[in-house]
Amino acid sequence: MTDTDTHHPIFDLSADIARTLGHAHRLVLLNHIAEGEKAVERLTELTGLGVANTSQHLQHLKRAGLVQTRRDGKRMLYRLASGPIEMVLAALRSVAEHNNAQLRDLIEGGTASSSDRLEKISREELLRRMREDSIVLLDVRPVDEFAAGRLPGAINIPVEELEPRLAELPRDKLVVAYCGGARCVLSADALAILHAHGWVARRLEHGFPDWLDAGLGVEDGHHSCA
Amino acid sequence: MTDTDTHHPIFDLSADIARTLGHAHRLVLLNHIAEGEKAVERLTELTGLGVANTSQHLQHLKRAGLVQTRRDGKRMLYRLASGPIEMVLAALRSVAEHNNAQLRDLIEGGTASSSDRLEKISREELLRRMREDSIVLLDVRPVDEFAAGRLPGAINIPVEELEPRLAELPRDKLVVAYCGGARCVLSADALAILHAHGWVARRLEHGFPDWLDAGLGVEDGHHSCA
DNA sequence: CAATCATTCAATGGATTGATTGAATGATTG
DNA sequence: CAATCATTCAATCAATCCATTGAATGATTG
Repeated sequence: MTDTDTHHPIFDLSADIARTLGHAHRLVLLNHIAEGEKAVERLTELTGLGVANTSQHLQHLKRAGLVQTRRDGKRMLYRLASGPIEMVLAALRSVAEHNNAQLRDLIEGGTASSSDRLEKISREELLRRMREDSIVLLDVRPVDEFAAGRLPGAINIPVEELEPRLAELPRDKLVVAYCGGARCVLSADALAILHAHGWVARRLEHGFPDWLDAGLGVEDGHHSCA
Repeated sequence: MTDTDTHHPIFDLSADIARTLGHAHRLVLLNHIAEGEKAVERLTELTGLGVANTSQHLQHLKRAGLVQTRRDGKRMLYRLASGPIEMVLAALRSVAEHNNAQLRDLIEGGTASSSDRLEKISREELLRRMREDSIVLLDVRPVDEFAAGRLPGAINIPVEELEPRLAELPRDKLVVAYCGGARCVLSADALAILHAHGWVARRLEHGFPDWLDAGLGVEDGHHSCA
């Protein structure tokens, strides 16, 4: 029995793809690209990586067939390849969140249920509770994005400033965090911080862009609100 | 701006998981485990890997939270962890198939449409065409599994014997291959062989176990049929 | 066409990974 | 409790991966 297993090429292909996804920088890049076609330079800004390094990771993604490129003048634009790639990203993330939640439950001994901790809130519920004024809406995006447009009544604390500024948030209301979109992790991050300090918090299911798409009102840069 | 990007732990977690999936052996192991709890020894038989090697890969999977273990006497049984893991596997595979199909289209210049090449056939269509006798049903599982139960009228050629035994298949009918379940790749593999030699072939969408679940008839070990 | 900008290539060194070997552990059997 | 079986651990070497550097390419501008 020399060849108990002549194993199937689909596994090698899948493994290639998984290995390509197996590096945080590439995942970050992919997630940025998934939000829209972007040039290399822009991606270096967004990630803080070196140019050559970014380029190499991008080419790795390209070899694996996860992104495609197109030239625009001297820029090279990267976009997501067609196909079920976003599904993989979403699935990966949900496994990671799931495992992470389980881990924390084990450590903390379950002061709150794990489902509670990760729970999302739908637009409908958000609207209802906004009318009731029973929530605080927290925009955790960077200041400039907040200035460009925000959900009505939201207050802005970028996630990296959240911990020191927790005092600005009321303890007697549900905090609903949101950020740049379904793929944005800022709000998930914010939730972790909030929960760690005893706040009751959830995150908006679909983020800011989807709110726009749904044709619901926003505040623009001229109102001042926070 | 020293820290353009303090990047989010979820990406590291996801990358860990992806890296764990980034090896064909581990994917093969996971897929076997996904079909049911299995001991290490059984997995070594199924994969043809060394024992220590298998064990290490399994522990890698365990560290990543993708599988869980339980002891049964002197055996250690591995099972899939709870959560959306099967989603990731499915998504990964579908991306791999997608990319692979595109690749072949580019190479072969599209002698047949890619969708045709990968196309699955539903139970409904299968039943209809079985009544018409316009198809050949091909069971590509190992002989022993075939002996334990099969779809009515199926003939059995294990996939590793398929190429030399192609003459047994009629050229004037659609060949419908099936194997052990939605996750089983044998039939996809068979399709590749068949297509490469000019057969017209598809694979059954859901495999043998789902056929059982659907309450449709089977032949058991006592009938002889091929 | 020289200068510049955006991106890629090539080469280096340090770190991680994977297969193999042989020994160690844990559970069962007589 | 000695023997056996299933699994894991530890150590090794080769192969691969990643960040960095500096040079090369390709497209645009004056």
